[in-house]
Amino acid sequence: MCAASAEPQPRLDSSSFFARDTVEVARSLIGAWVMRETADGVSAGAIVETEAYGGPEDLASHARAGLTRRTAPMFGPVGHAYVYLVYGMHECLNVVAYGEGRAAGAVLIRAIEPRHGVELMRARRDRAHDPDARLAAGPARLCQALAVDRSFDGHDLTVGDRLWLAPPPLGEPQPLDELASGPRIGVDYAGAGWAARPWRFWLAGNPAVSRP
DNA sequence: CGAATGATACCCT
DNA sequence: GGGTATCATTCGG
Repeated sequence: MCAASAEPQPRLDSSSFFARDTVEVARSLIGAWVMRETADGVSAGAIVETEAYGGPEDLASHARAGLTRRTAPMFGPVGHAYVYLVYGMHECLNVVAYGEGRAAGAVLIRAIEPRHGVELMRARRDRAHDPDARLAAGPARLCQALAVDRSFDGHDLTVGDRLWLAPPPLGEPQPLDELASGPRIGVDYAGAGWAARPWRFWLAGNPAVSRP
């Protein structure tokens, strides 16, 4: 066994990082890494786009349905994954955080900039001619590129097992200069009050963001 | 621009 | 139990 692989992997943890308001967590996750390890190796990237979902009273959030079989992970421990199917064919990855009153908040991870295992990600996407920056530019593309599916629904993202979230590497601090915010995507059905909230965060000008 | 594609929640019998 | 409207999207024409 090589010594390096026995070293503890850096991780974001549920007692401090995720136990905060979902909007703060969404903002703080920009620059953090999504790490994925399979038998084929490690693939990973830096988060460049997120969206905050507030809890049961947020009409844009699935949590508005209350505690159901589907939404159960959102009502569980912070730092765990909520993975769901949308439009009958695409998976989306969220991490649970505190919503209003510490209830059922979540952060949708919408895009990463591929940094490690890029060819693995390209092969999973089956898009030989896409630029690297577009391989995980969108919530469903991200899941496909990292081989994340609903089997990770409820998965603890703080443990470092197969799929986890890591702080930005040393020497690569959060690029907060370029942090932009605006309305969330595709949530008009929630009504103007909720749809207008600037709960989407992204790195301005970064080519890996889902929509420029 | 529009089709693809299926789980989910909700409102009925 | 069954019918159905509604999607936190992507890709190709």
